[in-house]
This record gives sequence, C-alpha cells and structure tokens, in this order.
Amino acid sequence: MLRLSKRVEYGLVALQHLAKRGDVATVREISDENNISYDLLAKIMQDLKRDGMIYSSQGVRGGYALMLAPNQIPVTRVVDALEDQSTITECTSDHESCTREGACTIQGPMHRLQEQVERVLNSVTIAQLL
Amino acid sequence: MLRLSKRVEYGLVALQHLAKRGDVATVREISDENNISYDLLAKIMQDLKRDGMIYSSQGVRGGYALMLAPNQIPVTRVVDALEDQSTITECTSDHESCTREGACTIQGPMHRLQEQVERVLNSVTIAQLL
DNA sequence: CCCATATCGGACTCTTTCAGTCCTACATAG
DNA sequence: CTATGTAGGACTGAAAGAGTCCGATATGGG
Repeated sequence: MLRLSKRVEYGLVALQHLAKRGDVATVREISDENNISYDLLAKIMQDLKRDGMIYSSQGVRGGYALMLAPNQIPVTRVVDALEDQSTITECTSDHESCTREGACTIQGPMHRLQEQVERVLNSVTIAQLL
Repeated sequence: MLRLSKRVEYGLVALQHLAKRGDVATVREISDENNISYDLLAKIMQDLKRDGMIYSSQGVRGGYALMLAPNQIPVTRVVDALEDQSTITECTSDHESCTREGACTIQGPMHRLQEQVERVLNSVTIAQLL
C-alpha cells in the first residue's frame, strides 16, 4: 500500500527526539512524550541500536543516544533497519523471487522506479526533521 | 512496508498489455499470458474502468481497451484507482487522522516526503513500460 | 550489598489487510 | 438462443502489523 510502517514512523519520531535532545534519553521518556506504546518502541530502539545509528547504556541513568550526526542518517537507513521488505515490488528485491514465473514484463521499469524512490528517501535525513 | 500491492502490479501489467496490443483484449487473454489469477484481474479491470482510463464492451467480441494514450496514464493514477490508502503515512492523508493524538512532530517533513514520492510516481507513465 | 531503573529479547495475541476463490447476474454478437 | 464476455457481491485463508506480557540482565546510587 506504499505506506511506511508504524515501526518506521515511530523510529523517525524517536530519532528526531534524540537529535533535539542531544543527550541520552530513555524509552519511557520518548514513548510518553510522543504517545507511543512503550513496549513497541523498546523493540524498535533495539533494532536501531543493532544497526549502529544509536548506542545504549543499561541501568540507572541509562538510555539511548545518537551515534551519528542527524544529517548522516537518511530515512532509507531507518527503513532498512526496521522493515524486512523495503522494495516497491518482489521483482525489485534481491532475496525474493517474482511469483509470476517466467517473464515479468515490468521488471525493468520497476527497477528504475525503485531507484528513484530510494533516491528520494536518501535525500531526507533526520536533520530535516528538526 | 513501502510496497506496491499486487493489485497495482497486476494493473500495470494489464495496462502495459493493452498498450502493446492497441486493441480490445479480454481478461482471459491478459491473465493467461501473464500468469495472473483470472478472477482477481477481472476485479482490477473493473476498478480501472471505473476510473475512466479504460473502457469495456460486454458480450461476444468484448473486452477492455485504453481510453487514453499510454503517456497520459501516470503510475500515480493507477495506484489511486486500485489502492485505498496511497499515502506514505496516516498524517499525510486527508481522510485519515493521526492516531497519536496531539502533536505529530513529523507531520511537516512527511508531507514534503510525500510530495516527492508522488512526483516520482507521476513522472512514470504506461508509455515507459513498453 | 540492594534496589530502583534501564535495556534486552523471546513468545504470544489480536486485528486488519491482502490475495485469491466462488457464484450469480447481466449484456451482446452471431 | 447460446457462446462469450463483463459486473459485482460474498466469502475464505494466509500473512503481516501492531501491540502486549513476562522474565532476564546490567548498573549506578544509597
């Protein structure tokens, strides 16, 4: 449906929050201030950390903070970190294969479309969300 | 998940088929040649007709054909005709409202993103699929 | 040393959406 | 009047999405 998942939406909000803060912030703080489910956001933060764009410190006074400058984090990266499938169609994916066996007659054009969409998502970074 | 639905994918294939043919084609013909479920494609064609980009004639020797030149049918139009939600997020939609009550802190930037994605989808037409 | 405060991460449920099927009605050329 | 088409409602099954629950682990401060 050509829609970003809630996971990505929440991820972007959280990263924006961290960027504005410039310091460590807890999941609780972010989820409260933005009306996001705590448990759900907790998972998302873990995924973002796994990607390496943020780091975490556990225990009292712990939380998450950015590892990179906001303008170094394009939306594409957030999407890739939080969604399994990030391609416009099956046939523009590497690890998937086109269901309609044989000649997919739109594969070429779809690849070009895919590239352009990626270019757009790449041109916007967390810095643009501030 | 930022993916076009099968409905749109099949719709594009069907329109490409009609464009290449330049004449009336039946659902059966299109579905057979492209490995698409007949029943499913039949519904899609009805939706495309309702939009006005193709016309139909019933009965023997009937079928579907383009109403517009291929370069007059942008992908956007196909998406709009075949998908309920065609926006990147809830908050960039007109008839939906942001679930997270109160201040959605990314609404502005998301609108700008939405515009750019639409521009891309608008720049590609059925003519480019040939 | 403890305990409150954090992240970590598996498992699970509920709801919605998507893809696809089935069946009946209607139109029309030959 | 019948073959061959589209028109369209209702339904099913599978998959993805969003959100919940619970226990484990780490850690700074009293």
